[in-house]
Amino acid sequence: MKAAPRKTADLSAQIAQAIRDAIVSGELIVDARLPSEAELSDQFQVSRPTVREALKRLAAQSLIRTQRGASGGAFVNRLSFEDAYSQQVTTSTLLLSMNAVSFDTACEARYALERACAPLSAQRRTADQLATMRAEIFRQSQPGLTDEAFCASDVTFHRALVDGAENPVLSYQLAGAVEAMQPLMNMITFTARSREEIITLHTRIADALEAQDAETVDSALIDLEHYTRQLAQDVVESKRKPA
Amino acid sequence: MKAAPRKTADLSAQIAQAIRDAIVSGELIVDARLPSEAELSDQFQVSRPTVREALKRLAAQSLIRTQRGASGGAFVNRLSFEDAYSQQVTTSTLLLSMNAVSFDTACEARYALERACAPLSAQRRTADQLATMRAEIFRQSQPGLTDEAFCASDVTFHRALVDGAENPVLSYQLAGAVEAMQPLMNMITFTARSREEIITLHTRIADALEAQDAETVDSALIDLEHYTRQLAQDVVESKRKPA
DNA sequence: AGTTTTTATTTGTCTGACATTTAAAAGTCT
DNA sequence: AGACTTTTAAATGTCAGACAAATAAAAACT
Repeated sequence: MKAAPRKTADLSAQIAQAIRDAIVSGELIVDARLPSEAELSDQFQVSRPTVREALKRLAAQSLIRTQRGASGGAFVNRLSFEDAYSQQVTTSTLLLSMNAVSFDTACEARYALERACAPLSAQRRTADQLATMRAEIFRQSQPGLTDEAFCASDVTFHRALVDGAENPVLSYQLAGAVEAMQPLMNMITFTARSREEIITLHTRIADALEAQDAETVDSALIDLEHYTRQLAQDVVESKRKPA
Repeated sequence: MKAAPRKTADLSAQIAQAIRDAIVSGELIVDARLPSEAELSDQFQVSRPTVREALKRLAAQSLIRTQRGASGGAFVNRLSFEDAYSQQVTTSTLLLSMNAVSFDTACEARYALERACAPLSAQRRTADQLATMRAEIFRQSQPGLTDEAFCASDVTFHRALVDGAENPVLSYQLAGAVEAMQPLMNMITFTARSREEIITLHTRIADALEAQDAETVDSALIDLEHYTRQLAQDVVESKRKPA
């Protein structure tokens, strides 16, 4: 019978895992309809609230969707890149904020990954993506822009760079790395001078991408990484020695 | 407090979002205790089962943990890298299997990201990580190894390479890209000849990492990517023209 | 003081019910 | 027959109340 269950987890967690396994293994395919809550209660020998808790767990991961009414029920959801993006961003953001990840570590990861996209972006970037980048550079040059808006624009710029690789898997993986940095970047106060420097580098990147010059993009990204880390360093030091 | 009902979503989803926002915004910090289910029912003016469904949604994302008994309750969870890994892997795997992502696209993303780690790994890899890689290479050379076991060993090898960068953020981001490839790799039948080729390249990578020779690691990874894509290509063609 | 017992609190689960949504079946009129 | 309306059945969403089980703190008892 029950051969020593390692950890007596909640029933709802067990059931959720069983269904999750069925989905991952392909036993339940996309758009397949799960048995009704009443049927699942029977199958798993638990009450309907317990089944519902299990289903909500899966819904939270976008693995299923539910529909009311006759011929309604729970259906295996096609996990979209969009859904995965937002989960990835939420998870990455919390991961950084909760684990005291240093600015340098996060920054290193982000730029390493971004540089991985650069050669592909140089090859494939569309006119649309270039236009987005130019628009963001322009926005960044507007005086009176708050630091937060500047950071948000920075994220949009870099996402356009990443999307330029025209590889949805890369875009998905990078979404977390790029967006999760934003809260960390928001700690920095950008002077007019430092904004100017960043805009110069952004322009260099956009120009190089337009010219399909992968090497210049790479070197500009390296410079940008160093400059960003320097800025963060200055913030730390100015806090230690408040002028 | 009272979140305006944006769109007619489930109450449990609304409540989950409200709490999630409180966590992400820092209003609820790590290890903070949420109000009891009864209190939440009062605050949100819903029944306890509905509150519970909301909490299970959050538990599914590892945002909270629950404890029974007096002075128990739901606590904000410190999202660990480990938790995030496994979620990342599950999501990435499903994303690839459900969206008809081509082998080439996934492969390109994976090797682009892995190459981003290579220079850092060459600098920082520990003796332990090198040993892991050597051990996996040895395992891969064992005759009688199933294709699945070969792939699993391949994943372990590459994860050691990624971990060599000694950057937890990178390891986390890469976990999805590397592991999610495994089901796709499993479609390939590895001949003795192709295994030999892969092992040669793995050895080249391990040697170069030991010698801290980033450039050779990079070129070996490029070769490995090309070879892997060639193998996949052959599988496709042999299916079109069954011998 | 140290140990045991009690108690209160909180989550986990169950039963049963009603509300709401929705598609299909049944009915009605032209 | 065909188009429209009404009814019905099935399913999820929500609620109320209850009991079980775990657990820590308080109380009682050596």
